[in-house]
Amino acid sequence: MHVTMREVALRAGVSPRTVSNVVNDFALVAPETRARVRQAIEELGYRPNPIAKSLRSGRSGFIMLALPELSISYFAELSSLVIAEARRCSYTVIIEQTDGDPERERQLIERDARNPFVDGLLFSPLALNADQLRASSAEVPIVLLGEHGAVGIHDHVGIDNVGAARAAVEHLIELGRLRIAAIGHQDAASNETSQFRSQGYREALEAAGRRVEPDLLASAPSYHRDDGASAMARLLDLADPPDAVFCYNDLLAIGAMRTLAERGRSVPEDVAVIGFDDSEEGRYRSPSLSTIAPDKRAIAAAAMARLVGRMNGDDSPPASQAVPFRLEARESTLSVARTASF
Amino acid sequence: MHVTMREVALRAGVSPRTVSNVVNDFALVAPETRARVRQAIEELGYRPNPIAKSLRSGRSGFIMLALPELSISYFAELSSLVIAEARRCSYTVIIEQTDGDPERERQLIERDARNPFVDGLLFSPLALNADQLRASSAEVPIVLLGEHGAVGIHDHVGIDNVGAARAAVEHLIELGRLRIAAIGHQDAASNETSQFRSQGYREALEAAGRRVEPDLLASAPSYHRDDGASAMARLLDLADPPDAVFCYNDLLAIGAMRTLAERGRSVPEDVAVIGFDDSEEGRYRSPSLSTIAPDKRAIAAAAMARLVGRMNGDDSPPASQAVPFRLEARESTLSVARTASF
DNA sequence: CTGAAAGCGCTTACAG
DNA sequence: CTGAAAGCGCTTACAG
Repeated sequence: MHVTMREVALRAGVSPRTVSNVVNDFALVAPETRARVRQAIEELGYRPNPIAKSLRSGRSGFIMLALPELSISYFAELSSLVIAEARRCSYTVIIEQTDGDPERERQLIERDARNPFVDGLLFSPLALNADQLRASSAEVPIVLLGEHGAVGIHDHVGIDNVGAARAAVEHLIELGRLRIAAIGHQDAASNETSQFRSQGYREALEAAGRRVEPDLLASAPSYHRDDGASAMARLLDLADPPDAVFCYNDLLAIGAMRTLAERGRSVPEDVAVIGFDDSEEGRYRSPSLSTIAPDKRAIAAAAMARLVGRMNGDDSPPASQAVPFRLEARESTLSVARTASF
Repeated sequence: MHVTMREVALRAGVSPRTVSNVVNDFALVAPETRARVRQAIEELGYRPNPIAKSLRSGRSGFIMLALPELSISYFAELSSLVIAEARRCSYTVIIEQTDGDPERERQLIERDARNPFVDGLLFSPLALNADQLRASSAEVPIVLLGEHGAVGIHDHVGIDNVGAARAAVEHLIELGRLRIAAIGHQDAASNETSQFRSQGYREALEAAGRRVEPDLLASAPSYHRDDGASAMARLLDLADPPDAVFCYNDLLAIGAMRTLAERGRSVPEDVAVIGFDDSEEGRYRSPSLSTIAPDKRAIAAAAMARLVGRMNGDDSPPASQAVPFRLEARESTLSVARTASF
């Protein structure tokens, strides 16, 4: 159906081998041979068939980015950066959504990670824990995104979740808040991110000599806006409601703020709110949302660099790379006056 | 490197042909032959190589979704739906971001649409106009997303942009607003979406016997939050500022609302704001954002259905499919009291 | 119902 | 510097 390399070779009066050499900028092809081949390519409108190339070379030029959901803004923003970074490295990105479904996540490391169509896998697991991740029989390199306990088996790139959560809660403590709640806890031993953030929350409170009150640790089935809204509603219904809340992501925080607005509580006066992720959305709310800002660009860059290294044969032991984060204190925890320069 | 079909055939004592038949659920394979083959597959842990399959069959099972930017929430939400829908149709999605760059968009219809790796292309163009789109020498089916003038050459699925824009502005007129501005106009003849929305804006004003004031038609270089914020600032600096504004997408509206908050104007009392896209983000703001809500699920479903049809050989003439939209009147145009039931 | 054989369009040791 | 040839792992008319 297509013009083939053979036809180009025929027209240029050379062998396919030489055409291949020219197309791939290989070896020392005699300048005039190269010119002849180039012209034949031009005239025939030849385009190499990447599938045939993949079959022979064993590399497709595709990487898979697997994440819970693209409609969660953190993942959308991260994907955008990963795709741009991959492009820079001459890779094309296949996106897979797991919806945090354990079955789909298992398929990823068992099936997709052995699919010759993908040269590497960037995976942000939600449901699988360290042991399950460890069991992977992957044939392609995998770099995990986010923090996980799967140390020593796969590479991973992420921020220090415990430390970041601690920083968020310390910020609320420094502001003089007395009853600090958290939204986003999940019991399932599987979601390690939630575990780490809860741990940071506890550590910060304990370091300040505070009691951790189970009532104030609100769980959320998933990390969408409506989960935050209903969790906040439950917290407000407590006999002694919180005056500050640390949400495990920005969407939860935004849902919480919506509930606060509906109930006529003002932020930050009545309740200070801090999120996690530094989504664009939070930056533009009124009041703007204080948050933990992972360096997403650095995550995308480091993850791609690691993956590219692996795909090129680097077989050093799996490593964890911690990427920096910042605390972005904005209007939802500070008084409006203090950030008037926004 | 992998277990091959040939090895399975050897072990099962059949020819590769038969293994292929079993793997693809083809033809009438004798039950016991099938069982033998199945067992050999099991024992050897055989997995068909999809690249080899693609090379022979000419189909990869991949479609490409090309859009301006994943960090624009409308596209993130739409992508999420497209990926889910594609999965249902047994296709995997490759995502490409164009950043609205004409060169990249041209590459898409000239290079990617001839790449055997993709079976079909779902494309949301931003920079190319009808004529440029028409010039495509695609070898795979293309379905355009959004409304475009490229009627008759490619399929497309979208909402009636002119009608939707008109509905948004009529809504503001009905609320008694007198100076209605618009944010998002673009001069470049290329971005047809902007043209259509400006046209709807004008039509609504003219139908109500109003003058269209050039000062009130604010342009935006792109459709991000900060573009909306600065456009709103310019409008407020007018000698006679608007009391309502129709933004060409939700992000612009959210930027505009941020500026209004900073300048101490209340929404909707001082200025009513309506957006376009119905992003989750707008729904959760306070005040919640009135908007035009395209049926995104229907867009994703219709576009995939069309594309799948084409990939399966449907060669009926290119068609335009209009998907319904709703006007979502929320707090940013109505008084808060009226939507207390939120 | 199943086999032998060709071929999808490339790449790559092996020669020269 | 370039050619002839094998082969990546499948599918698919062609036979039987």
